Amino acid sequence: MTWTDERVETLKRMWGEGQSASQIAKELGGVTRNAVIGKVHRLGLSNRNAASDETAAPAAAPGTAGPPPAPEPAAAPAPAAPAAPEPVAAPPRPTTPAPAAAAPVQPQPAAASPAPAPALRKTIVPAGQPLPPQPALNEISPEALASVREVEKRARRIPLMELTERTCKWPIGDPATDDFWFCGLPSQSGKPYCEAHVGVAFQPMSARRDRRR
DNA sequence: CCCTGATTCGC
DNA sequence: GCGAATCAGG
Repeated sequence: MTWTDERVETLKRMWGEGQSASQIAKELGGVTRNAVIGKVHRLGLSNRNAASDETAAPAAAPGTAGPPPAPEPAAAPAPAAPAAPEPVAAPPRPTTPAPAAAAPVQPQPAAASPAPAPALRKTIVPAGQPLPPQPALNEISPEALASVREVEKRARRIPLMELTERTCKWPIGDPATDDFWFCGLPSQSGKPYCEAHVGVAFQPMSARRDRRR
């Protein structure tokens, strides 16, 4: 495989988006993460920050120096879930033995309808009991819920067939429509979900009870 | 063990 | 320039 302009462009874009070298390699195909990393370095992109021009960097003279460069919020807010200080330590048995591998259409908190739907919102709600019982909103801690919604924006949005042993299998969207995919972020080793989703999927019974009232 | 990026160095 | 092997770390 060769680094065509197109492939390099994809590399730059994805690297800029904070995608990992392995994910980029997988996307490009035909290359390993090592190749991607090597290319990244040769391109001088190692610095995921150093956005636009490097000329505007220091400049400021001793006295005239304005306020320190505020940390850019957009870019990569770092992995850690800001709203989950105490990730419910040892999950004392999920309220329901997580569906695991297959196609867990179990949880799905308040999936769709977060932001102004893309106009073309499909409202196909088949008859019968389309959605399995799901935890009531008030049974999910506000922190965890906020965290999950935040994560969903960053989710890889992978289809069922791309789920692996270690990708988060948290379903997002309505299974009855095309507006459905899986989180896909790296899952916690041994668990079916990523950190944020583990936070809402596995909760101590006591916590649930307390919140439910 | 899974993963991450960084570096080296023969090709 | 390329990228496998390796290193260092989470």
